[in-house]
Amino acid sequence: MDSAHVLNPFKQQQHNHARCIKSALDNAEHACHKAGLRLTPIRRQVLELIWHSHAPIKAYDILEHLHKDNPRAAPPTVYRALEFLQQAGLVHRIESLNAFVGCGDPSEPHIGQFLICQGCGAVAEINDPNITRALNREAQQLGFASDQQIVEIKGRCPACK
Amino acid sequence: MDSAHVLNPFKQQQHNHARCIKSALDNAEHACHKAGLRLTPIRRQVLELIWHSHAPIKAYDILEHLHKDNPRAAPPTVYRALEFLQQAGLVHRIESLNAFVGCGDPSEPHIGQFLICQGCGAVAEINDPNITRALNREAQQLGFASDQQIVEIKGRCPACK
DNA sequence: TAATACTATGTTATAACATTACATTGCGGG
DNA sequence: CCCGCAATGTAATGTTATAACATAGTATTA
Repeated sequence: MDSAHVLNPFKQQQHNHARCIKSALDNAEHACHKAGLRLTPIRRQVLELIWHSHAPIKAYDILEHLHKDNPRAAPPTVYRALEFLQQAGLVHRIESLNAFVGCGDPSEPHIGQFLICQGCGAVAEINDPNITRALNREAQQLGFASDQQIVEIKGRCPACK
Repeated sequence: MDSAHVLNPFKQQQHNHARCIKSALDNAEHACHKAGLRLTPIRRQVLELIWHSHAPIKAYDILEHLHKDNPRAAPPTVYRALEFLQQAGLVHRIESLNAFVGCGDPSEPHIGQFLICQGCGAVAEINDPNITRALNREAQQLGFASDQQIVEIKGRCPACK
């Protein structure tokens, strides 16, 4: 039995977040280069803003921050960058929050399950093949061909309990 | 090992839908009466509109239909009714669609998993305690206290495959 | 029954989230 | 250099959801 892969666990409050950001951006550069995708300045900036915290950020909050450097930014600027980043596997959309969070493992497209803390807002991403399989099996038993899974669990992270 | 409870399976295209609606409304009357909740005319109408099909319906579509009988209806009219119906367990919100679907089993609050057909739009609701437990266990292993689970699977139903 | 407290609905306005459509810019290959 | 395409700019609008306050209806009880 496979064990769950924790892509992006809850962090200690005082972890070195600058390192998180740097690492995420480095990974992104690498992944895009490998896939022949262009991580343009806007896209990079949006990704950096998303990684500014481990809590999901909303599109219009990104826009507001983006404005500081780029007064011309408008909603499509942000939504286009987000679409690119999602397709590149660098960012996930949290459906139940209309918000976006950085992906801990862009190395290959994957199905993520998310734990959303209602205290601090942080999100942890896990990837448990058992869950994925159980859901696929369940669907299949009903004759349903599954394309995409959305799994979002709300509650309290260790620090907020 | 418990088996999945299929609350609201995919229907044959030509099933007797009038019966679905009637049964849902009867159940709702009963559940509300038992719980001391008031299923007012507006709430009943909204529930009826939601049951008009097995595909989720959007709030503003409900509003449009509601207008025929009730020209005074406005967005809060609909959102209030939806909030009531959700709390009563009569309706579920599908997060990934911003839309609402009737609940097959309002008898007690429950955690539902949804199969969403991208062909015809229909949604089936299942309740597999194994999945629920697996998710809770996974969360717990990370020290996460889970409150609410959102599970939505997109794909193709038997008829649309 | 009249006072009152509470729940439900009406009403206006606006906030929050997302997309369309078309113009312009910038970059890489022939 | 110039063509074609990808990316961004720009304006407008579409869609989803809530805030805030007014009014009406219902149940309780003095």
